[in-house]
Amino acid sequence: MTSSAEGRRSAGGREGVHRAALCLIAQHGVSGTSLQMIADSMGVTKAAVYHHYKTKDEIVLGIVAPSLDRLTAVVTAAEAEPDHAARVSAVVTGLVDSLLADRVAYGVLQGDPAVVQLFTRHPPLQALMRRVRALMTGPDPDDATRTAVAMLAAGLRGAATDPLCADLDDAALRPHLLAAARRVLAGCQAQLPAPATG
Amino acid sequence: MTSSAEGRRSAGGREGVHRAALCLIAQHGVSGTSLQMIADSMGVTKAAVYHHYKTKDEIVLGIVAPSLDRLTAVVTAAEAEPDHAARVSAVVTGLVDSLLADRVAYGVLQGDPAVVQLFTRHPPLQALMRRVRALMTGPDPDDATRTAVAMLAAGLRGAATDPLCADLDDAALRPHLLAAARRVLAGCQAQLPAPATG
DNA sequence: GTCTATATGGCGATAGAC
DNA sequence: GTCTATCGCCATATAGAC
Repeated sequence: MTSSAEGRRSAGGREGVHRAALCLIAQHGVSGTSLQMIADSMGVTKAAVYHHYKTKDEIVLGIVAPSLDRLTAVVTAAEAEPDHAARVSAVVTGLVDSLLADRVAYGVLQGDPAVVQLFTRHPPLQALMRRVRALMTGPDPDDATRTAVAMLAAGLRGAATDPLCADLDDAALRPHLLAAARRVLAGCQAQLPAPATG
Repeated sequence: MTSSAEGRRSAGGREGVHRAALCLIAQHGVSGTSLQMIADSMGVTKAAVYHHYKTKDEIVLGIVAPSLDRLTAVVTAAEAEPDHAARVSAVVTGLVDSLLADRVAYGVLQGDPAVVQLFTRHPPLQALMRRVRALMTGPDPDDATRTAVAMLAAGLRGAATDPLCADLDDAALRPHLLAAARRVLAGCQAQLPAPATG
């Protein structure tokens, strides 16, 4: 669109920075990945990277932005459901699908202390996370429910990125994640109704 | 024991570095915590910190060492159990107890990319993690089992450190963690027998 | 859009006095 | 056991030429 026929070149533009950064961050973490490393892996200089993103934080935010947009849509839709059970079902299935859509990015970035710090500095992102939790726990959750929800949140992204499941593709992993989620929530205030596979 | 009557002073010795570092790492991650920050929080200089630990890696290893020792004992004991069900039960309850014993350290350090990198450079630690996994999955696990085990591993430490459960003390959290673990593993090859609360 | 060059500062780590 | 001082390196970020 912009220049000529740049179908999907690996090197150029924000997209290139995107991918190079994500790949490196997956191996070294955010703090362990320097702009020099990103530039080197793209075959350009640091200054070239800075032409696309002004700061390192912007690069990280750029990577997670699509995932967060999708998650926002999921949360908004779930909040529109009429009762608690339906809201739980909607947010869990939506979360699983978001997770599978950005399997690498989610798992890599979510556990990173640098990302947590970055999110802390961005109130809208914190608010989004609180909405996810609120949807799952419902109002006034008991201890068992809070434990289950905390376990589910960490467990879903953990499972989606664990080497133990790396050889399972999205379609194969999805039903197992949903089944496990249903089991975790079983018997507490946030239990999932029926098969909930849709 | 060693010197004289050093009950439990906050500042001095490796113990002081220990605590100061853990507190800071909990907030900023390993890579985000400099020796300068540790020294400042102790009211000394970097050089004083270096007197106790020669490298930053040693500080991190020093922090996790007690947890790893306990985990090693748990794994060794679990491996001595006669059948798969007993081994799963032993490793899960042992893992939960280890987790609760070092709630802060575990959660903070386990998800940190810098720690993952550090562990990668220490084969014995990698081997220990593999033993934990092997105990849970058993030989030749199916997809559902692998998903459940991956979810359990991430979920347990996530739940133990999640702000959602922060106000639950160890005794209150333990039964909920065990119950959630039993539910996650229900119906797959690694299921926990009975209540398994001991 | 990429380059060279540089400013500025913090990092881990060391040397040696007290 | 703590200090001052410093080394060498790499970080993020910027300026300006091509």
